Amino acid sequence: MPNDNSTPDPASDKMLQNERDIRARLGDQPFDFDSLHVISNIYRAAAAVRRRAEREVLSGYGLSWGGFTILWVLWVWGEMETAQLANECDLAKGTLTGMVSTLEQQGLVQRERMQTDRRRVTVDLTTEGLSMIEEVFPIFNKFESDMSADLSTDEKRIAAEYLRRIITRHDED
Amino acid sequence: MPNDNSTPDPASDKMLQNERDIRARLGDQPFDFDSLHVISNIYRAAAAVRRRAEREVLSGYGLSWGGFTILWVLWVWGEMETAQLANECDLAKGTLTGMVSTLEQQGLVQRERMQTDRRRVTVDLTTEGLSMIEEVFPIFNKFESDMSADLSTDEKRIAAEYLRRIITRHDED
DNA sequence: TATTGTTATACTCTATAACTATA
DNA sequence: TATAGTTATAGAGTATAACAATA
Repeated sequence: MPNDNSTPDPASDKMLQNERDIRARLGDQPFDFDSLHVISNIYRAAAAVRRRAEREVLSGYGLSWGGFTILWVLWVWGEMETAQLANECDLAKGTLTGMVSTLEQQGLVQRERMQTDRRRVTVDLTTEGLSMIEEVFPIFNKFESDMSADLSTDEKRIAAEYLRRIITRHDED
Repeated sequence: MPNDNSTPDPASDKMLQNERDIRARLGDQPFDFDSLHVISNIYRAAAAVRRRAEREVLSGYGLSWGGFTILWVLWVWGEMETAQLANECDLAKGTLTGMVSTLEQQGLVQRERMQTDRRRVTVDLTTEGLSMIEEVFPIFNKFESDMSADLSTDEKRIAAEYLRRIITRHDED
């Protein structure tokens, strides 16, 4: 879908200089600038979130982003098989093996081979892992509140819904 | 800000199973679920975007995500000093050095030492680099349209604006 | 033979710090 | 001395493919 030049952008007065520059440079070409801006802002926002989270929250607990995600997923969904855990954490299967090993050495999770099918392995929080996520998550959640503090509750819900459509679209392909 | 339980979530019927599970497991605790969902959906959407872009668009041209970003920035803003380019591409300064060297070997960009201050280096597209970005960007932009095809033009603009507030918040801190 | 988790390799990217050459 | 870019190191993460054990 090419850019809809007939409709003025209601947010143009707040548009980042960045976005104005792009229109100034390429606005005469038939690109889809609305899609461009939403996709690139998703990426920039995610990079900012992760960078700040690692620096301000996770590094103090010796956790990587992925390590934190694993603890969080096990906390919410409970004991889980490796393949399912990798999928839920959005991590490659080889990456997960290494990160679970690290968390295991830190005493935060434990592996267990399944009796019904001894190829499979389940991962679960240890008591220490439970304490860790119970301590870290409230701080992480405050950080999430802070990052999104310039949005109202309704705006957060709308943003979450729009993003969900992009995520879901990806999942369908 | 704790979760506002008094306001029903209008999108709850479309809520991803993921998000329902979180509320089912932790909904009795005073967490800020609206912030949680918007932040985690930003991250998931960004991961999906990057993964699909690398697989479906960039790998066919031998470009990494960062390499593509450098070409794009130089295309829009023109010749640029290294420090400014790193900032604009959201890349660490050491990372940029290596990636510019790779692009230089591919013949897509060229470095030039400034006469006024011989410590500084500018980077610019070569003729081949210009051809490359002119060929790849339209395809990348179609990919962006596809990723966001489940949003209307107005919804894309709203989403871009909300994300801008999160990015800007980050920049202010 | 197919599948699960693991391991290995090569690559992208980050953060930090040391280094060089200029200024 | 300070600054700009480079280089080096350690780590997080990806993709791909090979591998062992089990089914």
